[in-house]
Amino acid sequence: MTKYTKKIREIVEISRSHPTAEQIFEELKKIYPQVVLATVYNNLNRLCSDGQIRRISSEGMPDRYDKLDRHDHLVCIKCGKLCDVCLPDLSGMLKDHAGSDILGYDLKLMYICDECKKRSVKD
Amino acid sequence: MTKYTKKIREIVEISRSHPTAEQIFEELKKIYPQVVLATVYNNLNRLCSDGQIRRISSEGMPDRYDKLDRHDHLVCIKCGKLCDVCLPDLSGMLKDHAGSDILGYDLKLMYICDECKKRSVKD
DNA sequence: TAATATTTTTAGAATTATTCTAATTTTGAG
DNA sequence: CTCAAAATTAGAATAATTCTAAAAATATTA
Repeated sequence: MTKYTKKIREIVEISRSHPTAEQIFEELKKIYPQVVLATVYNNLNRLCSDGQIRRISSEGMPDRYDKLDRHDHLVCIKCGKLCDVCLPDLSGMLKDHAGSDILGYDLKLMYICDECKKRSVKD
Repeated sequence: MTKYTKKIREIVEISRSHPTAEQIFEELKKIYPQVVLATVYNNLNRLCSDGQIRRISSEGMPDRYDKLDRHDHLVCIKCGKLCDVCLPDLSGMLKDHAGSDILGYDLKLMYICDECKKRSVKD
């Protein structure tokens, strides 16, 4: 594991904000100013396929990266904002219904975030 | 609702295959050969924000479009293939846990499809 | 029906996110 | 230290989608 890989993992682990590749790149540049965006993508892809981090893709925006620990997401249908939410683990239930070869799941709950609620009142 | 809008909705409704914008475009061209891809995107965006169809985005591939009726998806983690799966409606349960302002949810179950299973045995 | 306003479509350029390529550098094993 | 393998770099390439401005179609109103 190279210094870049290590630091990128760290950034993803520590961040509560589901950063995009671009944001991780900005963060990484603070420490290694010569680093290049392709390196970030390379590492993110590697970390994802090694199962060390998790990729969250939501419509209309660049992919985001997240730590592995099991949790779900709230997605604002207006602005796309993403928050963590902790719901009970559904794996057992899902395996009962869909078969035991389910490897995991990705659950997004749609809502309208406070800012967007306020904004829509004004309009 | 224009002829394009109507036909695009129809294609999405009828198709069991979660078509991409490109695939919808190909289909539409069979009937209206002069139509342009941007029109398809315009209409898909409009239909989505009117809540008439549903957009499914999964990582590494173009967005797909789907009918509205409640169902969930199986996603092959190797090749990205998408299938429908019918699981019980979790809305009630999710609202209990996350609050009543949940507007809906999107649930993807990860698995490895038969072709990919076969392929990985060969390798 | 004619005139006007609104919406949709078109063509193609532009943008954005991401991947690819090939050369170079770094790392790790022996 | 030496060599092979893996990672990084720079920048071009690609793919998906959006944007822009003009033209066409559709709806509204006089």
